[in-house]
Amino acid sequence: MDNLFKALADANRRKIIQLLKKKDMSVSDLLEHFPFTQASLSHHLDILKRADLVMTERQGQFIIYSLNTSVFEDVASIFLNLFKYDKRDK
Amino acid sequence: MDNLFKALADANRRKIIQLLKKKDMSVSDLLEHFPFTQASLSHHLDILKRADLVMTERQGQFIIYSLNTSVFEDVASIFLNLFKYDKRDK
DNA sequence: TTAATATATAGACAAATATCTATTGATTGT
DNA sequence: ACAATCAATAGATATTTGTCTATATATTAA
Repeated sequence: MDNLFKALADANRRKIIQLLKKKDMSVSDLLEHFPFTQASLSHHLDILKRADLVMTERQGQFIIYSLNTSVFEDVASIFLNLFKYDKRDK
Repeated sequence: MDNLFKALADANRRKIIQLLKKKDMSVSDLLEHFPFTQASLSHHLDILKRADLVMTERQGQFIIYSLNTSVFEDVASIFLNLFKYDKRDK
């Protein structure tokens, strides 16, 4: 839960999510979209993975990252709940 | 946008939001729910305010904090959009 | 006007985070 | 088996963040 929000707190990681929404990608594919090093990207991917936002699958030399869609549904409901708000009394 | 996610990255600030969902509160009211100092709370409130998540209104000596409900609707849609995901192809 | 209360701000400090370089581990192709 | 490529890890460093104490500002009450 805390992992989730921390993971989303970084703009680069949110961009990774946007990229993975379009298609699954390897680390080197993703790297082309960022100015930092492969080690840094690996670190960001690790954080997304610990938050359960992404999954990995090896394909030969490559590790293919994809969104963890089942968790995405949970995430959507977490946010909806956080921001659900009845303008009662006031 | 970045302010929003950064604001939500801290568990104490998320708790402040939950408290304000129940009722509007002054700083000293809120302070009773946390172990840290008034200065620290003020800092968290400032971050929530910069993220446009809360509003303030003075009532005598007190500053009453409340959720910025109009922005909350935007926030909900931001999250829905971020996590909207059609399991196309795959 | 002075004292008390409520909140914000300034400045210091420690912990967490993002980044880098260098290296390691895993897989493939020759 | 060896070299090349892809990704993860280790360790160092700089920046950001959360917290504190001390102080300033605003309002109310006496």
